[in-house]
Amino acid sequence: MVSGSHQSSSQTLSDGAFERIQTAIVKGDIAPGTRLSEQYLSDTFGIGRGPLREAIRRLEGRRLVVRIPHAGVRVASLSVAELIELYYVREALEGMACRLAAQHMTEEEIAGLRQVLARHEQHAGLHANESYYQQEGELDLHYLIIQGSRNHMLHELLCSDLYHLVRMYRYRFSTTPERPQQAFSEHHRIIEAIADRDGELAELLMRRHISASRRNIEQHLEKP
Amino acid sequence: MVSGSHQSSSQTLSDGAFERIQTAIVKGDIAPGTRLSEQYLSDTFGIGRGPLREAIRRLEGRRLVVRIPHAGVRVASLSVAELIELYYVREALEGMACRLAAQHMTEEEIAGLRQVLARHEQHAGLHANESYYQQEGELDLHYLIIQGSRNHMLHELLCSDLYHLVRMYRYRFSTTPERPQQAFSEHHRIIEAIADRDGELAELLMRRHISASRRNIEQHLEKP
DNA sequence: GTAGCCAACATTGTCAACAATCTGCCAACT
DNA sequence: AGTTGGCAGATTGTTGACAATGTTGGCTAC
Repeated sequence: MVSGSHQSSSQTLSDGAFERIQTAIVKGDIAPGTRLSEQYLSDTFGIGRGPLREAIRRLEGRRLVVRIPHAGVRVASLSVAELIELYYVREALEGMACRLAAQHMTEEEIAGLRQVLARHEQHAGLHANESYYQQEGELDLHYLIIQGSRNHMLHELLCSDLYHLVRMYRYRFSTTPERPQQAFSEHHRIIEAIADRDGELAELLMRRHISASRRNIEQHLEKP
Repeated sequence: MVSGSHQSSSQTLSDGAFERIQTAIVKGDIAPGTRLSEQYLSDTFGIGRGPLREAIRRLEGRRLVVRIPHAGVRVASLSVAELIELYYVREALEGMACRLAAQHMTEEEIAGLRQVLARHEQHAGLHANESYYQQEGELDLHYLIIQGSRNHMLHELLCSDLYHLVRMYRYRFSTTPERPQQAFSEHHRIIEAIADRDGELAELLMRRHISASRRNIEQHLEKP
């Protein structure tokens, strides 16, 4: 459980605990399904159970943890069916983000997109079969595009509410072939569409891209 | 979505308070921007401040209320810019829901869709200029389609996380012309596309429908 | 007359103790 | 032998009191 430097002094104890636990869940330091003990956490953070419970309630509202009354809370975990559902949601939302990004991104931001893709390509050349960098770069790229949409609600939904779910599954699919070549050319075409300010095409390509990822997962999940 | 009787005995006090406050916010009984006093609420519900604060923290996680440390919480409210953003999100999400609904809805469900539209048309004939029924029927129809998508995550996002925001703005736009004729034919065509199992067309039509609503709001907002 | 400060008040944040509920284990019964 | 009942132990739910922080009103000084 990485602690990190949280300026817990600036806000309330509850807020500090909320952020620490949230990042721990999102970064994968706490595995999905793990039970969270109030006593342990309050001792660890050195705060009373009151603020800690409030932090957990906030996480509950965010659906990062699931509570069973009188029996404790567990870190939320996705079933395979829910993962597939998530991909449909991402397809819709990121497609829209891509369309808006083509309208609103500055030339500098688009240059940044190209940089990430190039750096990403280098990495893949060096670490041929390591899908980790691939997926990190993947997230970076998507993140930049979402930011470029200039739509805070989209940003919140995707980056704060949904993406941690994707991350949660990262390690489980570290072995699945991530079809890097295809992904590269797909990313490349998406960026070009954005650079051409062709929102319609950018959306179409992004949706195809995510849809292909979904089908890839579905395939490698039915067989074994 | 019927409120129903709150069997506050079955769950914890905090859960009961959470549900009561949540429905009050969603149904509009508490106006956006209202400050929520812990003392008042705990007295009203007859529970201690502890459980009440936990309920509020859950609402905070759901973003239904906004907290300013040491200064209290207020019911969240949307700026006009955020309302517009919301319509882009709805366009993406409900478009996808419509596509999936065309694949998954049963013939009975589609018949139900047609029924709602017919009943809806009658109402509009009787109450010519009352937009209330219009919008209620609107929500019913959209709700059925979302349900027909068979995607729980979509359902959660739209019905639990996003739609209360739409409702919050309902009363403010009660005077705006809601272009009922257009909406009728749009709904009609959407339902026919679903009946034809043409997901692509159904998505396109739904997106146009929501996009038109957005532009309608944008227009009537810039002028006065 | 207005700006800035200070004190009293009200509200929120935190803690520690108490009550209610679940879990795991052992014994007794069918 | 397997299952059911109940008894510790631990964990969660709730409460009330106390501390810390905003807020409000009035006062003084410029």
